Amino acid sequence: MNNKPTIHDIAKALGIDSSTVSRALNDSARVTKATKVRVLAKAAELGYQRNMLASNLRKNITNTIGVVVPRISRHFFSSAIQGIEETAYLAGYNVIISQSLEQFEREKKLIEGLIANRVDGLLVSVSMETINYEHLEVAKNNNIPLVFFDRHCGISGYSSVLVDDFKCGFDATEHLILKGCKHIAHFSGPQQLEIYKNRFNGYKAALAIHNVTFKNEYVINSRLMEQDGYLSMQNLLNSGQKVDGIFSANDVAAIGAMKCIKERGLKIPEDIAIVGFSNEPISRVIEPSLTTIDQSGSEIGKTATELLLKYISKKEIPSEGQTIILNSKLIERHSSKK
Amino acid sequence: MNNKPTIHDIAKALGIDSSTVSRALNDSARVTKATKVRVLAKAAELGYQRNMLASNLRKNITNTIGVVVPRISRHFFSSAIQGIEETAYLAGYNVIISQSLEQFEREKKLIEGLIANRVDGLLVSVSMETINYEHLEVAKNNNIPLVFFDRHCGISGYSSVLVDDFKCGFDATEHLILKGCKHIAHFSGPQQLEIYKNRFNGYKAALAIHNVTFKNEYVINSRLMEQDGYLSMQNLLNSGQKVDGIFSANDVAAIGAMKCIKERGLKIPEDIAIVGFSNEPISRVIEPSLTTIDQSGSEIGKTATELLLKYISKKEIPSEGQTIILNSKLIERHSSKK
DNA sequence: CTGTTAGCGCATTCAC
DNA sequence: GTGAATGCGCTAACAG
Repeated sequence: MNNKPTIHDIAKALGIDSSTVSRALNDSARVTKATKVRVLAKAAELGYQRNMLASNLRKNITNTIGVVVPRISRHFFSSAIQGIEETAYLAGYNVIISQSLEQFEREKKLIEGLIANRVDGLLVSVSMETINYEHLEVAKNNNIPLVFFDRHCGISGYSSVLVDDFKCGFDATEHLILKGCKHIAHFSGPQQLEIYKNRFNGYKAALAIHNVTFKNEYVINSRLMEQDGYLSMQNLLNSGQKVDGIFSANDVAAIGAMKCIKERGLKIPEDIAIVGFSNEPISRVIEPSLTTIDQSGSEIGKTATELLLKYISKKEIPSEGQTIILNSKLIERHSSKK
Repeated sequence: MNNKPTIHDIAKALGIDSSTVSRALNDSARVTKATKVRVLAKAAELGYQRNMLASNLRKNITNTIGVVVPRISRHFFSSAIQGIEETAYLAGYNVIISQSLEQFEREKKLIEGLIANRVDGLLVSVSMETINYEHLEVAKNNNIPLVFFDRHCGISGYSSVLVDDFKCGFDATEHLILKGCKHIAHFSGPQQLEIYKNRFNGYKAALAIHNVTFKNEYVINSRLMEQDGYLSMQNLLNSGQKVDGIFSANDVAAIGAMKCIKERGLKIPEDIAIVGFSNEPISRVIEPSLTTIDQSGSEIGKTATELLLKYISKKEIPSEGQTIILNSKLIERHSSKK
């Protein structure tokens, strides 16, 4: 029961050599059809299953890609993983998932662990704490291809699959302006992450083009948790500043802000309009007062995986790194303002 | 660069045997402290990393657990995976994730694949199509412990971590009755899955206890996708039957139903009250008209993983199988009805 | 405490 | 087309 049959068992049973069995099982061209049939039949009879561990050790590959995300249960990431898993499955790859929980140290350990497990490639969305990149060098030194998705860091030599964050920020802000907002705050995240920097730049650009004054007090940096959004909104309202629009750099903070706004008896979007990034389950709810920037997680996951698999199969990592930027679109679900 | 150092390299460099190096690296008690230090130093110097593949082959373990869920991006499952990953990480295990997409054939292949990859244990939430269980026998024959979570199937000899579905169904239905509903429909799923059967039984029990007539026409079976909920609701309304309450066996179908109800200009919960299972992002939205049964995915994932790890470390699978039932609670967010 | 020997199961040389 | 030998990198058994 516990001693599974090996190629030797089936070789012995057939009176041939294990190497022939191995070749037959791998459908080698240099094995006669007749023996292939016999081998396959015997394998089925014995309930043989290839020991991937041994096979992988020999071939020095694992057919596995490692994924590191900040938090699996965040909708954006779970749908990205959905796309990753699906694409990997079709290509015959397994997917090992791990989450950094936004902690740099954990991210580092996870990546080292995945490399020690000899994953064939790495898909990474960095944590908010990540400001140095030596742990990524390990991948490079080990010749393991790595593709960033969504969150990357501004260093060269790596490939990334991203959405056009500048455009997102621009569109979101412009949307608010066209709706009549004149005092638009921006909830942003850690500025070492390109996505937040770019969304912020988009925000500024839209203000500039439409001749709306940029005010530093309207930009609030946080880790963009729900609680952060709530508190940011609260501080903003308590400060006595006029605010009639919010562009939140993520969805969760937008929810926190909504909660605060509603508690004050204010109306969305009549009193304060909001644009946040998409969180599909929320946008599915009828009558959300949230206009969203839609980024398809599974699309990003799929694209990133395809790129990674290309590197893996070519056995070469482009030293320059390439960047793929996917489109996003603004989805307005509530248009009563102005 | 590509030929990574092995224990032999560091053995050679130190003029000792590779087995001593191996022992030192594993912190064996039978190696002098001095040599341990030398080995560790040399290992660091050479940038040595243990080849887990080889180690695993030798030890015939993988430190990996395999997870099969219907769909990763469903919030319940992604939060379950969150709990699984976190618990596994703390115990030093990797997690391979795969999704059946509710397809039996795919589920079968996935489980076989995971077993071929020699996972140490399996965590499974079966697909809606799963009606025979031979693919699970494979795990048993290979002596690989398997724990069901959330969705199990009514066969004995397996362990499961579940919520009390009967109670959920009962509570949900009773809640509607107490709110004044007299014509309560139930959206249910495939009856070979225990969870749906039990929720249905809870529904019937609550009706019986409160002397509300059970009507077969009020029970609609589907795969509980959003579209199913929408169509079920539509058919119900078109049929001309009186309906003032819905107990949906999952969250997604409840959303579909809500959409349909609102399109007709009806109000929730004034005209038709709804109870569905919890989908955290939705329940977080302010003023949802949905009362939910809260099941903590990460709690279930954590508990299931702990149980599985216990089996793995004890190297024995209880032939009887044990079942852990977690509590759920009804969360009312809107109480204007009656 | 350390070295020797022997595989884990498979895939790949090289002969023939 | 097939068999014999070799080793992927590591660990375990047995000596000493």
